[in-house]
Amino acid sequence: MVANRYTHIANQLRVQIEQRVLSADDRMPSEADLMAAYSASRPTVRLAMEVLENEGLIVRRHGSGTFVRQPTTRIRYTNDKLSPETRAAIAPVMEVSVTHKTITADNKLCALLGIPTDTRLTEYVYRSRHGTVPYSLAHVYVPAGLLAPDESLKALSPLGDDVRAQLIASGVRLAATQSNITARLPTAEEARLLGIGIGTAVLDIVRTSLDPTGRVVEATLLVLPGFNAEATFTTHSLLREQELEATTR
Amino acid sequence: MVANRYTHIANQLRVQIEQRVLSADDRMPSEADLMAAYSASRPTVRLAMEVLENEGLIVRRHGSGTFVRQPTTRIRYTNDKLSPETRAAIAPVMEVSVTHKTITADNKLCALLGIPTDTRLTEYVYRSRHGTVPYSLAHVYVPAGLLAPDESLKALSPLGDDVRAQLIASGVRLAATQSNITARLPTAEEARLLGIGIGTAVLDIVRTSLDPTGRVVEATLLVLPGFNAEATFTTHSLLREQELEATTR
DNA sequence: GAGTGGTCTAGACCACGAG
DNA sequence: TCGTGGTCTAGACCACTCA
Repeated sequence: MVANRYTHIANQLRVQIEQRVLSADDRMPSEADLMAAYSASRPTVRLAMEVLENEGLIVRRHGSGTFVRQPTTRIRYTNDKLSPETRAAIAPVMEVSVTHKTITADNKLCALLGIPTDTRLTEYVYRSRHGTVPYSLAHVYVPAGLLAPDESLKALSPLGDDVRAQLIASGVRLAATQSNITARLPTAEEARLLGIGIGTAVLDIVRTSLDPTGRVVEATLLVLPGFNAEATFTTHSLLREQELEATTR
Repeated sequence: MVANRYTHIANQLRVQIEQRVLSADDRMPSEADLMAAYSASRPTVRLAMEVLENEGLIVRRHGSGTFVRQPTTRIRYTNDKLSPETRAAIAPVMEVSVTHKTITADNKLCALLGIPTDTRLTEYVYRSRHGTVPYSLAHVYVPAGLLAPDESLKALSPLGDDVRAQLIASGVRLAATQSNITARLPTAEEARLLGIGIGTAVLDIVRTSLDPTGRVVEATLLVLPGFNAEATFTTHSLLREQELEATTR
């Protein structure tokens, strides 16, 4: 019926999770249990678990076991920032930690920001959790001197949007924002920080903000679990825009 | 030095590919060869190959061997369509095939298009190749009757953009376009059609076009290999826009 | 038919986490 | 200390491709 043995096992376990036979934070049967239950070898059982891990249904913790993943609000990134709906939904349970330090730009950052090598930058690292579940990872870079770094540590936007807000408050004018989006697998470090497997697809968003002279005043690198994030952009045909508004009121 | 054995093997092979010790379309050593060369077991060697496959560096063909993947132009999706630069770059070598048929909308499509169940739709399937390498996969849906289906078969935009162009030519007015972007792993079918592994991240883009009354007149489902695609969106602060243009001239 | 990759089995040792 | 998942080995059978 099904091509692969491990797909068959994954399908059966998925049904149990979706039908709440196994509930959030429940412990899954151990790999040894599953080997016995399905008369399968360990690599086969582990392949099945990888499938579910990559769908965001389970979390595997070395040494303690495998657990049903707590569902969290899907992150929606809209028009270059966290959508207000997502922000409102996660506000009560979200925990955000921010650290910052001054670094020297490497080649990758220089190309991204359009700056000379060895330029000093302030790097902010945002990590957020929805309850106990890691949620998002953001690195924000601002040329040193544009912003007094201490002010932002009380900030709470999980995607680093408040750095932009502070820039504006500091008198920096933003003219354009560009978001570049790709899909890839996480690095080992990212997988660890986000609590996902190394085979789980992530949404990679690089956002740069330009001032009126075309200079990059802020760059943000976002990494979000693919099963829990989406980016949405809406473009209006300007000539038709008022017409649309008129008819939808 | 390196955490995993298979990561070590993958790193060494990657260097050989990047330094052109192994060139495009060259055959990689067989798994048996690699087992001997690295004194590793087959699962370990295969894990290393999966890493490279998921990075888009190699293609594995059951029965014939593993080959260095021919590099292709990176697909850039900008402001709800294929970027003109990408289109120009791929035009000389691109092959696009289109098929169409009339279908009955399932639940997923009904929700996407905001239409009643059992509505008739015209489905266009676009497949493109860059030379012999599969490049993109697009499904375009238009409510039956909006467009005479035969006209579009000569069309050649790999992402189905020409269906929209034909809608406009037919007198349908487009007011707004929304693109929804996620990262995920491909289905087995998608992996086969795109010539990628089942563990390769793909960029999933769902685009809907609305007419001035808010009705969905077209929906496109795009699936692109993550290692070869990116989506870019630029937003301008309208008040600053003329200022930006003035300073960049 | 020979060689390739796709899948599965059986068993081992290790690293980690919790009692 | 014990059970867990992480990694690796050795070997088998199968399906596919191509000469």
